[in-house]
Order: sequence, then structure tokens, then C-alpha cells
Amino acid sequence: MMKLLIVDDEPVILETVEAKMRKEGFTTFVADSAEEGMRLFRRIKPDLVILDIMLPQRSGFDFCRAIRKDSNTPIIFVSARADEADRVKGLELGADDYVVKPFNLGELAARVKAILRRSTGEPVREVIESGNLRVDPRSHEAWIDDRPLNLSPKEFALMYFLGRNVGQVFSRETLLDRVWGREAFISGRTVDVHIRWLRTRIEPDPTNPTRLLTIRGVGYKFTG
Amino acid sequence: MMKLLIVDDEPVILETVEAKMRKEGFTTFVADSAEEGMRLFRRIKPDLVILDIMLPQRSGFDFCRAIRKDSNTPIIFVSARADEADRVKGLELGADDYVVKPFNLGELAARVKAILRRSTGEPVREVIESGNLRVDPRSHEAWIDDRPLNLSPKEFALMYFLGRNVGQVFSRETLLDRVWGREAFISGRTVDVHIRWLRTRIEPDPTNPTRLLTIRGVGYKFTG
DNA sequence: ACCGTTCTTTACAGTGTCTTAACCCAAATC
DNA sequence: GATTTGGGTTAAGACACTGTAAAGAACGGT
Repeated sequence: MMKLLIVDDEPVILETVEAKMRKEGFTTFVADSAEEGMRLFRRIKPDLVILDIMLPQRSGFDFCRAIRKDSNTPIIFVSARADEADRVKGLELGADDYVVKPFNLGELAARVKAILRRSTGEPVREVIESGNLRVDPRSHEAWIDDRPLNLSPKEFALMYFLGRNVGQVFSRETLLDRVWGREAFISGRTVDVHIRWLRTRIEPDPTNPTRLLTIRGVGYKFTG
Repeated sequence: MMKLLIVDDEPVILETVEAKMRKEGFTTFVADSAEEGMRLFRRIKPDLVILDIMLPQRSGFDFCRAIRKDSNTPIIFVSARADEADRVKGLELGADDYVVKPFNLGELAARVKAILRRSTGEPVREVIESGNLRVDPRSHEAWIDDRPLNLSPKEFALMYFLGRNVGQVFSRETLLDRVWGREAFISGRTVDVHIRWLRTRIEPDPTNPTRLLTIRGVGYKFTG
């Protein structure tokens, strides 16, 4: 999970921003001073920093410089002033974005996501080939012997995941966690159903599977 | 010695860029408005222009047009926005490169040198052809079978982007990020609408698309 | 200042997909 | 062999997602 460090000397800002970002699914850490922020930064190595430049004694700038000295961690500046000089100074110091108070929380969240998307790059999406099966996440298509299999979104996600981990057994819980997502509170039996559907697509005889196997009492595995 | 003309209305940018370029061994001239820039341009005939398109009253675009009217002097655009439409517009007007703020000074210098090195370099903007579809960013026109499509700016930007990435699926979020630009805080549904409009232009039967496909739960892709 | 174009939002309808629940069967356990 | 446990299978309702139209806002040109 992505970790955010939020540094601001106004408690109210700190709280509201933290609440919003938690709701958006980020893990948050907060600091109300540059010193505390720096300590936290070194310890938790956040994926992005939301930083109020107007901390006392211009220490926001110092903080930014300190971070930039030995990392490329994205920084979003937050400031009460629309002062152009400050803005430029901020960008020059290596800020990735700049938001002026009062700001919209949704907008801030959107910018955070946009930057994280950019900096971390898209997750590696590579084509999977296993026997006569081919799965291409970039075009979101899958084939068997060049015959397209029109998988539904979940079917595709499940197939892609199993295809990346050929031969490994996964419990229903693990599959729910990694294919459905952590927030999914879903009955484990749902997995069975999707497995069945996948079988009807990739197995010649879905009732006697040869590639998508059940390991009784454990889970499922794709043999390749 | 190579002469650079730098045009930007933000004094701090002007200063920092000028300082860097001098240090890199260029002779620099600066202007903080399009008018002043045009005067200087005629007098000193620089080898390259670094131009902020976001000058007041869109005069950056006008300036660019004016230069292109009677010279091939390379131009590097600098902009606060990553907006695809602007980018296309810029390339259409004859920009040789396009740098988005906040930019790294070293990177800017590198681009300047690269462009000057290939004085008769390869064009950055390329025509896209895919089946009977042709998209030309220089003239900002698109055709199907030589029949012009009269795309609106956003339609064009979207078509151009998808055309450069045939077969790849893009989420609404990604499209907003890469076609609309970083500053866009826009409902994802807007993408749907533009997709629909594009379909009415390039699909024989927009209700049953064959080239501009929906990947349910994921996004859209252009198959070519 | 007006008008036409383009962009964005919103609402609603239609439809594909997901999840659940129920029932049945097979395997393990006693 | 009876009982228990786990998985297969199916169908139906709930849900989420997209298509589409239309209205309002923003923009540019005259």
C-alpha cells in the first residue's frame, strides 16, 4: 500500500487531509514540523510527501531540499499563498505539483494519484504464454490457439493472475485478496463459481479439468 | 557561438533558465513578453527559441506562428500543462520539442543541445495511418478514405493518442491524464461521451463499434 | 454583445457481470 | 456404511458499468 507523509503545522489541515487520504486507501503518516517530518521520512520512506511550504522559518523549503538531496520521492506543495515567486521556487526545488489553499480535498487526492501513477510507472504488464494459451493484459485479450476467449473482467483478472503463477496453489482467501482486492468482503464460494466459468472457457471438458485443478482442502492451481 | 532567445513572463524562470544556459556556454537574450520577444528575434536572429506558450492572451501561440511564417528556427515549448491538445497544437505550429513544467534545468539544456545538433533533424510529429484512417497532427486533420472527418480539438487529441497506441487498453483515468492533461479534474464519464462522438465519426455503425472498443470494467481501446 | 461550437455534467435506461444461495455429488472420516 | 466436509453446478436477484441524450457552461469568433 502507498504511504503518504503529510507535513503541516495547522492541526485542522493535518486532520482533514489525513482523513481524506485514508479514505482513499493510502497509509498516512503526519508531522507538524519539519524536524518531525524529516525523522518520519527517513524511517518510513513514504511514496509521496504532501508538504506545507509555509512552515515556520521557511523550513518547508529546507525540508524539500533535504529530501531532494538523496531521493526522488514526489512532493506536492501546499501553500496558503498564491505567491508566484514561491510557486516557482517550489517547482525549482523539485516539487512535482503545487496546490494553493483553500483547496479541494478531492482535487488533492486526484493529484496525488496522478503523480504516483506517473512516478511509479504503470505496473509491468507483460504477455503470458503457456502452452496454447496466450494472455495479453495490454490489449486485455486472451486466446487459445488464436481463438479469442471473450473473458469477463473478473475471469480475465483471475486467468492473468493464475497464468503469472503457473503451478502454484492458491487458497480462496488468497485469490480474493490478490485478484478481487483487499477490501473485498466476499464469500469464498464466489471463487468456485469463477473457476468454473474459466474452466468452461479453457478446458475442453470442464467437468474433468486438466489445467485448472482443484487441490482439495487447499485451493486451486493452474498447471500451464 | 549559439544564440538562444528565452521568452517567459515569469522573472524567476527567466533568470534561472538564462543562468543555466549561460553556464552551458550559450549566448542568451531574454524577453518577458511576446512583443519584446518578436523585436529581439528580428534583431538578433537566434539559433533557437525557448518559449513559454502560456504567455498572457495565448500570445505564445501567436508568437510561434509569427516565427514560423518566415523561418525554421527551432523552438522549444515550455508549458505548465501536459495537455495533449496543447501539445498537438504546439507541434502543429512547428515546435521542435515540448517540455512540461516543472522541468529539470539539466534536461532542458540537454534538449537544446540535441536539437541544435540535428539542425536538419528528424520531425517529431508523425502522421498516423491505420487501415483506412489517417491522422496528421501537423495539419490537425484526419481522414477516412480521404474523406475529412472534421474532428473537434478533443476528439482529435483523443484520436491521435489512441492512434499512436493501437491495440492498447486505456482506463478513463489514464486517458484523462494523458489526453486531457495533468490539470484536468474531470468526471470519468466525460471520456465516454467523447468516445461516443468519435464513434459516430469513424464507425459505420456507432452502436456496434468494430474499431473503438469498450473493455468493460477497464476502459477503451482502438484496434486499428 | 451575440451566436455557434465544443466541452462537461447529469440522469436514466439497458445490459452484462457478480454474488449469493440452494442443491447435489464426491471424498474423507469415523 | 453412515456421517461429515468440501467442491460442483445452476439460476436468480443485486449490482455495477456503459450507452445515450440533453442541458448547461465555457470558449471563440463575428
